[in-house]
Amino acid sequence: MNLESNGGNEGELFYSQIDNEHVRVRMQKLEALRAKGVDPFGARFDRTHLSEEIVENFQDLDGSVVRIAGRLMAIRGHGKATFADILDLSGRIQVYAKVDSLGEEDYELFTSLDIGDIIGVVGKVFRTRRGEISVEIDEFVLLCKALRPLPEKWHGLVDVDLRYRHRYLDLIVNPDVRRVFLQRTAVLKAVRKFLDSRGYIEVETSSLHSLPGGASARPFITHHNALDMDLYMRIALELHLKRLIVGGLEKVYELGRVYRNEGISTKHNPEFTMLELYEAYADYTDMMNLAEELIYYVATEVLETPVVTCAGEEVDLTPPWPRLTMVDAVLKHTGVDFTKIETDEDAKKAANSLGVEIGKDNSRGAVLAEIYDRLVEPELMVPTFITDYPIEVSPLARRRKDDPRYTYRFELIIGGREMANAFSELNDPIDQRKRFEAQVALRDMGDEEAHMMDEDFVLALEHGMPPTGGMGIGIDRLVMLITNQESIRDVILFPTMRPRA
RNA sequence: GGGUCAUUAGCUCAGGUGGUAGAGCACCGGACUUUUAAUCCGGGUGUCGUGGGUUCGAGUCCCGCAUGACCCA
Repeated sequence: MNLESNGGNEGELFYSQIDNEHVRVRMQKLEALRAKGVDPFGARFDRTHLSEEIVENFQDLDGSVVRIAGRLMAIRGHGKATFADILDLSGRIQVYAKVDSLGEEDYELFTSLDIGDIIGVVGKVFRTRRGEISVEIDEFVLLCKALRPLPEKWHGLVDVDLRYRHRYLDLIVNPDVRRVFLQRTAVLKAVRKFLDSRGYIEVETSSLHSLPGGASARPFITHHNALDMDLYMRIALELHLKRLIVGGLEKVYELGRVYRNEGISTKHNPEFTMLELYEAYADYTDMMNLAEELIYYVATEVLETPVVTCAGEEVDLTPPWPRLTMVDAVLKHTGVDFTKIETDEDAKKAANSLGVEIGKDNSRGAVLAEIYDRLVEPELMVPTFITDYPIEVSPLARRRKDDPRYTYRFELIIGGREMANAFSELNDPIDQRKRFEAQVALRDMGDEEAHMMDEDFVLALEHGMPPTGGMGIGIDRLVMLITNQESIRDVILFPTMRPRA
């Protein structure tokens, strides 16, 4: 803790480990500062303003003294006067150091500072000859000496590998990255505000599950030592939230991290954030209306416009959005009419004629969903609700009364990406048990993503769950849409990476 | 899992056909009291991702490995 008491020894240790000239030079500067009695790692500093506040309120602040702090991003020396840029949370502001106002000793100290150092400044607000709002330094204090240089000032940090591994550097030098993550926070805030104002209760359920469920995905397995049992990281929030509906909480939501042991791509990270919400006495049409209003609200709240840019195209999120059944969507995009296909065999023939490969489940419904996934979904740019999913791929959704091959379910597609998944929840425990059994049969055939039997969940349903509408929204994909990012890694602060050799 | 490409200074990038490793920014020394990608003068700071191989000689050619990007499954 006390840096100065054993600084000498540590210094020697560092020197032997450091072969980089930049670090060596800065270590020497650090020792020189200590020798002069300057603490290179200063203590707290009272700020009066953020840089942005000074720029915005220049009329009122002109000539007055302010206290600001931040990281040195650029230094422009001119002999006996020096300009520097300081970056704080709100942005950059220029500071101006003059030997006349600082004195020889402090001015020399200031010019010896490096880009990347963090300082506190006390000074007067003024505007330069060139019109730049600046702070003329009366006093300054070194709050943290940086031992390594920042990436280049003009190009910033470009290498995506370095950007993700050293996100702090990315945030310092790439203003757009900072914008994206501040907007991500704004999205979460807007979602909560919207749902809270409508009487939804935010809850937190467990993320260590003895049985993974609520989605088709392979789980991560972990181990509890005291209980000597394996546990699964949750792959969805669904089954626990529905237990809360059984428990009478009626309108619940959770914004939570889920974990899926799958491949990594620009659309998939092993851990990601889901919004799931459930409302008793509602159904999937209520969820469609809610999705429209929620996403429209979030976009206008964060961007102040309902128009987002997606894959280079402008997309207007103003409701209402088109709704069409999966069968109609497949007919429209491929010409194949599933109302005329009755058997698994005919479905397979249709898939073959379209060049779509079929997975382990080759039932009529699963094939329909496969054709839709491959050929239709990527084409849906404007917000579109695809409804009436086949029962084979919807083990937790309520069966349609008018056609038991389909369910009261929809997915919302925006920009070719699945944004939400919702249905009228199955609350018949007898049917639910059968659905699980069908999933277990698929599992036995080698489908590792198929559901396991969840007796405890069926038991909950047996106590009675009101008819319920439920919806899941992928928050990362929503943030990608709002912030116009093509890769999920650009909306996750620390995406999963292999350790570097 | 398969294919293609990438990995060179702290960062951003050059390095035809194999012949002593380069630039800009950053950094170091000097000049400069309203600059802003400040400017001017001087200085190259490197395990060319890694391990083998071919060769008199490899950043460059061949093979393996690592990490990443893109496309496909």
